[in-house]
Amino acid sequence: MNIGNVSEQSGLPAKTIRYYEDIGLVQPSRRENGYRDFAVQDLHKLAFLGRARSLGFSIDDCRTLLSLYEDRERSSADVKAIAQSHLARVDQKIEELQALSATLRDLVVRCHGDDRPDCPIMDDLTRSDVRRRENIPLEQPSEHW
Amino acid sequence: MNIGNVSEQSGLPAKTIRYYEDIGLVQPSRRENGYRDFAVQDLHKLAFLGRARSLGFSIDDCRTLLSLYEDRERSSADVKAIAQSHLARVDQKIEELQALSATLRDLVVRCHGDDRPDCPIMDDLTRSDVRRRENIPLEQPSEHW
DNA sequence: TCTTGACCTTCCAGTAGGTGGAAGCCCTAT
DNA sequence: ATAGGGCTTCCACCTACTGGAAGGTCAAGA
Repeated sequence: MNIGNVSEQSGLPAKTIRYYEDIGLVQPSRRENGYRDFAVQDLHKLAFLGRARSLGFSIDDCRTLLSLYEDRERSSADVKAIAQSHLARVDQKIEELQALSATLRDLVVRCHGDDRPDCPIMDDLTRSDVRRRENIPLEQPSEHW
Repeated sequence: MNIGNVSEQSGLPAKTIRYYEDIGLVQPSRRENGYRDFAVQDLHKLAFLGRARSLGFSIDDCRTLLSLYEDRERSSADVKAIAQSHLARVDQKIEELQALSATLRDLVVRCHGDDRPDCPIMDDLTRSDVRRRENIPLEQPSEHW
């Protein structure tokens, strides 16, 4: 099966599939002309990866999940542990963002938003004390997770 | 003022401050020995940046906010617009993560997590239909935002 | 048979926002 | 004189891809 076909059937862009081969998640064989030749198992793996990624599992999680996927002797506890820890991270992130949202909403509501320069948002960003900052998570919201 | 001093007072790592100079957010002068020499205004700017970043504003937003910060004729409407659009993105992200959390929680709850291999989480990831996938956001949760 | 166009290949660079580390000045204290 | 800490630049790395260039391959149509 050519990459275009696999891409269509798995829903993953061809670029992504090549990238997954690069990082060792799939190992398609090659034809004489150099084209990748995907087996049905590869297609299944890629579809699995697509679903795991869409659930927000990291590539590293996916690597482990994939090995569990292929392990008929696996214990469901191993799978559950990964999902649970991922869920915890997601919930943590939600909490952080909710705190952020509350702060932002408060600032936005208090800003009249007209032609005058005085602005509670700016006041907050300019303020040198730490009152507001105690309510927000310590980590940078822009971090990778 | 040397970078170590500014770092301590602004709470930003020296590396980050150099990076911010790199991308043009601050322009400290240089001493004869090549050391950066920060003015008090630079310190204020960096502290401002630190607070804006901790509220999750993008560097691009920060650039605009910084110019508004320095503009005594600014209209608060401009500031409010940026904050509002950021808030909308945060709230959007929260919704996505909440949908994700619900799905994950459901899977985790249904997985007994013992030594046996049968596992609803794996079943879900392996399933080729699209029932579950209709409930999750279209974008990849791993995207930068 | 030639050409066109779709499909495939590799490789390099860029995304956001930094962080880690190496190699090498500079400055001060002992 | 030397040890140390602070400063400098530069390059690589992180996540998970994505875009694009340059070029090989293949099947269909003129």
